[in-house]
Amino acid sequence: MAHWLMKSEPDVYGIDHLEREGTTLWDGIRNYQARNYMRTMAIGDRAFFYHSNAKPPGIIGLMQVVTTGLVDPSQFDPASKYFDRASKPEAPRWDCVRLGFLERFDALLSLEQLRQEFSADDLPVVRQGNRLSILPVSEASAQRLLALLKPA
DNA sequence: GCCAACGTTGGC
DNA sequence: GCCAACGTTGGC
Repeated sequence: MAHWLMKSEPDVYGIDHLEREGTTLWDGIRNYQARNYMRTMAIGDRAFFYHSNAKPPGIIGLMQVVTTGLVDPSQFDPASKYFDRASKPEAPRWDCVRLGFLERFDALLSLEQLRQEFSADDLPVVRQGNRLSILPVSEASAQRLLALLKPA
């Protein structure tokens, strides 16, 4: 079971939305590297929910991969901001996964705290200017994160 | 294939 | 609003 970090803006889709809905299609990914990471996800993988463009930004919850290898429907929807006219139904360019809510942590682990605890090598999200919305988290870093988020 | 221009993400 | 980082596009 691998661990990931996935960003979303709470004003657009935050942990509150996911807790209410139970599961969600993680659509709208339009970056090849992020897409390729999604393609390597397996059912049961866990993902830290990171609130980006928030005050403050940081990790707020935990999710589980429920379904993999789904075609992202928004690429074919002209009304969607994620519409991609170059993508054809017979050869979809973008795909996505379905994620399920696991838990919301008692306190947000802020980016500032993450920078105190981790180097950019251990947790790339702390690197200045990191724009990738999906990042792998090493097993060692995942365990340290869980220890910080769920003190005994 | 190179590179300049441009666009997007996201912290501050 | 500014800026760092970096991906994408298009001319050549």
